[in-house]
Amino acid sequence: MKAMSDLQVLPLVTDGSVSTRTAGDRLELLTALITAPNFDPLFRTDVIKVPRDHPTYGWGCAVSGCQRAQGPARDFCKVHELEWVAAQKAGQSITEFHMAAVPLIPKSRIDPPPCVVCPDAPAWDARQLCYLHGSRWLRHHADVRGRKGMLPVYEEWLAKQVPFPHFGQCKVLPCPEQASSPLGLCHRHITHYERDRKPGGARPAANWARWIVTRNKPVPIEYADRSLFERWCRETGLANRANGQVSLLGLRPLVKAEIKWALFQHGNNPTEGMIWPLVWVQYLIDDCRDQRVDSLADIDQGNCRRLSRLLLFGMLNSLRQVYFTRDDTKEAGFIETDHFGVRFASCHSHIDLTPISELLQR
DNA sequence: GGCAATGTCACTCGGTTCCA
DNA sequence: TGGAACCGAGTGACATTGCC
Repeated sequence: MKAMSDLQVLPLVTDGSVSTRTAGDRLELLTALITAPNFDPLFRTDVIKVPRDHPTYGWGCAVSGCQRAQGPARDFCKVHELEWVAAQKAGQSITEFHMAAVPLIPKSRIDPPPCVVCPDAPAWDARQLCYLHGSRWLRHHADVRGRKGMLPVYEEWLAKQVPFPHFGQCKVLPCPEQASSPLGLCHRHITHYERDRKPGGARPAANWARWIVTRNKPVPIEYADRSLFERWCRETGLANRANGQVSLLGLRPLVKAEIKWALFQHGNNPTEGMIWPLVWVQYLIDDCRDQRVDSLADIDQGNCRRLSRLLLFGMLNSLRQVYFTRDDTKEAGFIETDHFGVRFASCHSHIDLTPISELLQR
C-alpha cells in the first residue's frame, strides 16, 4: 500500500477536454453552500475560533483541567506528553496516568481577558495588564528597587495609570490580534519586528506615551522606508498558532471558500483515516497565502510543507465531490462513490479508473 | 537634578517545528 | 509518533532620554 504522501492527487482542473465547473462557478457554488442553513456557522468567518473540546478539531490537552494546548496530532500538551511517555515506561496505565496528572496553566495566554487599565487591549501578563502597561510596571518595579532599594506598591502604581487609546487590528496581514502599540502591531509581532531588525525602521515618535496623555493627539510614526515596513507587514506570518484559532485573512476568495468548505466537510465526516490538527491547517493556509493561489488546485506542492501536503490531499478530495458532477467524473475517468451515497470500508471516496482499459469501462 | 519612561539585551523554560 | 532542535514568551536588569 502506498503511503499517504505518495498518493497521486487526482486533478481538480482537467486539460479542458472535460467540462467541469469553472472558477467563477466554483466560488458561486461554494458561497451558496457556505451560506446555506445547514453549514456550521463556526466555519463561516475568516478567523475561525474552535472550542478546545470540539469533537473533530479539539485542541486542548487531554489531562482533565489542564488549560494548555495539545501538541499537533498529540493528545497532551508538551509537559504531559513527556510525563505520559515516562509513565508508560514505568508500566503505568492511561487511567492511572490521568488520575495522577496535575493540570497546568498555559504560560502564554490563549484567550486573554481585557487589560485592567485599557478596556480595548488584551491582557498580556499574569497581572492582567496589556503589553504597554505590563512593560511599564516591570520597568517601574525595577527602577524603584534600583533607586530606593524597596519594592513599589502595585495598587499605588495602578491607581495612577490611564488607558491608552485603541490601536486597531495588528497590521500584519493574516494576524487577527489587536495592536498593542501605536506602531499598529500586536505584542508578538512587535517582538518579531525587532527580531527581523526593524525593516523600514518604523518607530513611534519619542515619548509617545506622554504625547498621548498630555496632547491627546494620535502618535506620529517615523519611517526610514515606509514601503519596506508595509511589505514586512504583508509578508510576515502568524506569530502563535496553538490557540484553537485559524486565520484565513489575506487569502483570495475562492481558496478561502474552499478551505471553509473542506473544514466543514471533514468536521462532519472525519473519514480518510486522518486527523487535521488546526496547526497543520494553518500551515496549509500560510502556504496558500505565500504562493498567492486562487484555488487549492493551484498550489505548487513542491514548495509546501510536508504536513500541508497531507491536508491538501484530503481537502482536494472533499472539493472534487462538489466540483465534478457524475457526468464529469465519467469523462475524467474516475468515480466518486459519495455521488452514489456509497463509501467502501477503508477506502477514499474516489476510485481512479484510468488504469482500466476503455473496453472494460464500457 | 530627580523622576518617569524608553530602548535594548540576556536568561529560562514552555511552545513550535521538523525529521525519521 | 517519538524525539530533538530551535524559537519565542515572559521577566529582569541596566543605560539612556526627556520632561518638570
